[in-house]
Parts: sequence; structure tokens; C-alpha cells
Amino acid sequence: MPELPEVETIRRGLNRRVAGRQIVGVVGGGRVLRHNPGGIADLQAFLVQQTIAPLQRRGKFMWMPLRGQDYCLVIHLGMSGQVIWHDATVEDPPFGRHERVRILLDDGSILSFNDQRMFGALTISLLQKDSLGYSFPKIAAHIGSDPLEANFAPELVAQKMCRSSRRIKTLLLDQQIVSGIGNIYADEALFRARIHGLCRGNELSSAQVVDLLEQAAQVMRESIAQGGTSFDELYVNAAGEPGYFARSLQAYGLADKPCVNCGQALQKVRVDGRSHYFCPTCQVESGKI
DNA sequence: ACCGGGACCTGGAAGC
DNA sequence: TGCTTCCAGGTCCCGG
Repeated sequence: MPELPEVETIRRGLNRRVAGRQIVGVVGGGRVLRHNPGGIADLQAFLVQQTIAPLQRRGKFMWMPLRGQDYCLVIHLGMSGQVIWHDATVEDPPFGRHERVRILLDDGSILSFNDQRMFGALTISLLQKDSLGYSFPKIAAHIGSDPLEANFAPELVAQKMCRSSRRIKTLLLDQQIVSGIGNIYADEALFRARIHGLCRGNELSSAQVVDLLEQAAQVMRESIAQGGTSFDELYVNAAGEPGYFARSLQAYGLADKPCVNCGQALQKVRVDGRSHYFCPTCQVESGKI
């Protein structure tokens, strides 16, 4: 489900509601805590009585720093994770079908982590500084910067991609090279840049890949402005509401629909195991129009 | 070091 | 109707 725009939408919604609040309890458990050696006891030990600092994000990773501490709670939503904030009520609502962990706050409100498929994770991690002095969770240190970061360097990323024999779509999805892009925004960026996902990195010019990365940044900015992409109930924001960017998609999920540029029917193929939607006229496989 | 494929999960939709 | 198969917004680990 969630790619950069969806994670960013959730982060913004959470910050309005929970930054500055104190954590008074943590309950739940299961597979989403698999990276914590002590399970729920770790979260309780590290979170209870701490004060929430503004949440941060890089790519699809989001983390909650605690005021004055050198560790944080890393939140990764996987395919189906949700973080939903519930206002204070007289009685706590019953656990939902896919609710895994619940964080109780000092004003009686609740942060609830839901995950149907359990690819998501909540993990306590140390914070460490990168070469520029920015603080990142240790467990997310391996991912590359994302296209909406101020210090994102498209030329460097393009250089790396142009040296590879892998499919350009697979390179876009490689979080170590550039983070935040998932299957939806990869297809939208390739469509806008008129590059077929089956092209090899080393078949493309640096200028083409720099443009592709700018298209990715642009489509994700537009999506954030619409609250992200919802196809179903799997993606909702911190208030439990859907996003509206699905109506603006021009490629993803639109097999047999006419291309907005040329009218040709869009097609669907597999690229390294993921579906890829493309226009057979506008996006040529060799990368040379 | 790089690259591709399978594994990890649940549940909804499509096919027989 | 009911069973089976396929598919899904993401990552991680393995063998070649």
C-alpha cells in the first residue's frame, strides 16, 4: 500500500495530534514487533513516560523521536499498515480485527497500529548522525535519500542507475538507490518520462534518468497535495480517511484504458515479478523515441 | 559486487 | 455454491 506520499500524509496528520504528548502505556504484540528482541516489553520500557517529538520520514520509513533520547520508534507500514489516531473517549474502543499495537497517550487519546498482512513493523532503534549531521534510525541507515529531500542529488542517482544492467523500473524500486518510490509512482513517473519499464539502466542517458527522477518527485508532490492514493480501505490517513490521488493516475492500474497522450490502449506486463502499466506508443522499450 | 527469484502474510476476486 | 488459483501499495535473503 503505502509509498512516500501516503507515509508523508500520515506523518503530517500524526504530528498535528501527538507531538508533545506523553506516552502512558503500550499494549498489543505479535509479528509487527519481530525486530524487537523483547517484544512488547521493549516498547513499554523505551516508550512509557517519554514525550513524543515531531515525527520524521525518509522514503517509506517514518520514525518517532522521543524528547531528549538517542533512540526512536521506527514505523514501517509494509503493504497494509495503518496508523490511526483516536480521540479520547470515556471507554477505550475494543481492539479491531487487524489492530496489533496500541499506544496510550496522556490526554486519553490512542495511537493504533493496524496491519492486515503483517509485513509492517514497529521497532525501537538507536538514532545516529549521517555525514551531513542529520539524525537517522540505525535500522534505516541502508536506504538512499528520497526525491523530496532538500539534499537529493539526481545526477548522482542517475549515474548509478545508468551503470546498471537491471531494468529501470526495478532500479526505481530499489530503496538503497532512491527511497520512497513504490509500484504506483514508479509507473506514473515512467509514463510521464515516456520510458518503458523494461529498459535497462545502461540503455538510458543520464539526462533521461534525471528527468525520470524529477517526474517521480513531481507526481509524489501532487499526490501529497491530494492526501495520497487509495484504491480501497487499505490506505487511510491518521484520521482514517482515504486519499484522492487515485483519480489522477494516468498509468497504474489502467490496462486497456486509452492513453491520455495518444489514445492507444495501455498495456500491462511483468517486470521482475511486479506488474507494469505502460503505453506501447509513448513508452518505447529501447528508450530511444 | 551484482542480479533475479522466491519467501514472508492475509484476504479479496476471478476462474472452474 | 464451493473449491482453487491468482493477485496485491513492500522488503529481505539466498544462490548463481
